[in-house]
Amino acid sequence: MAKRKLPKPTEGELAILSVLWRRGPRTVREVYSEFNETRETGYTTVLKMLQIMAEKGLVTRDVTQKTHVFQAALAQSEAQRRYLRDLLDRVFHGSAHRLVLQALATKKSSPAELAEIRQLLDEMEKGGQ
Amino acid sequence: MAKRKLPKPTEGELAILSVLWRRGPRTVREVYSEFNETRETGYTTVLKMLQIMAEKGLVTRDVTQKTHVFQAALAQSEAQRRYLRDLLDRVFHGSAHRLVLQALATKKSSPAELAEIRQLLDEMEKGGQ
DNA sequence: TAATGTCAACGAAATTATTCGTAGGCGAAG
DNA sequence: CTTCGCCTACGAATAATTTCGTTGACATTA
Repeated sequence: MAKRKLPKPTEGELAILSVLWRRGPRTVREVYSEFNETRETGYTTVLKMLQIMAEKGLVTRDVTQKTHVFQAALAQSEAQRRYLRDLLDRVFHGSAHRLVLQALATKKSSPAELAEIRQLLDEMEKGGQ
Repeated sequence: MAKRKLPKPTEGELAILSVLWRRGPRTVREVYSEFNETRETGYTTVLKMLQIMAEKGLVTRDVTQKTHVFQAALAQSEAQRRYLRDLLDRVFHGSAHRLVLQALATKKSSPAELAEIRQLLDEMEKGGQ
C-alpha cells in the first residue's frame, strides 16, 4: 500500500493543520476553540473542513469514540519542506541565501540557535564541495 | 496621500508578480509568454489578471503607449518580508531557526553566500541581544 | 418519557479566484 | 478603403474554497 502524494493544503486547511501540529490529535471542538481565537468561524465550518481534509488524506480520524479525534496525516516536516521550496521559487527567485538573511532578520534567534546554524555552515563549507 | 496597505496576492497574482520582478516592466504579451511556459493559460486570462491587479494596486500601468506596460507595485522585498513572516507563523510555528536550517538544506549556497550569512551571524551575536 | 445538549453528516449557499469568449479600437499592409 | 492582426475592455462562465443551516443520532438529566 503505497502512500500517495498528499495534495497541497488550502489556506484554511493549513491553519487547521497548524493547530493539529501544535496540539497533537484533537476533537473538532478543540480545534474549533483554538481556531476561533484567530479567525471568526462557526463550529460546523471547522467540522466540514476536517471532513474534507480527511477525504483528501490530509488528516486521519479516530472514530472509535462517539466524538471523533483528528490527527495530521501530513507531517509538519514534510509541509515545511514543500512550502519552503515553494516560497523559495515563487518569492525568492531561488535564492536561499536571501531567504536565510531575511529569516534571521525577521526574528531574533537565541545564541544556541545561532550556534547551531553556524555549525551547519561549517559542515556545508567542509564537506559540501 | 498615504500609501494604503496592498492586499495579499492570490496564487495566480503572485506568479505574475514573479515575472515582473524577474523581468521588470512588461507588456501583457510579454508576461503571457513567460507565464505560459509554466502554466497553460490564455492571453486574455493574463490580461484580466493584470487588470484586476491594477485595481487592487498590486501593479501600476503605463498607458502612454497603445500597448500598456505593467510594473510591480508591491516590491519583491516587501513580499518577501510578508510571506516569510507568514510561512514562519503558519508552518514553522515561529521557529526562524528551524526555517533557516531547512532553507540551507534545501539548496546549496555558494561559499560567498555562506560567508555572508556567517557575517550576519557574527553581527547578531555581537550587537544583538 | 420528555427535554436538553453535543455530535457528525449533508447539502446548499456565499464568496473568492480563475478562465476565456466576444467586441470594439487602432494602425499597418494590401 | 478594406482586411488583417494585435490590443484593451467587459461580462459572464467555471472552478475552487469557505461558510453554515438543518437534520437525525445518541446520551444525559429532569
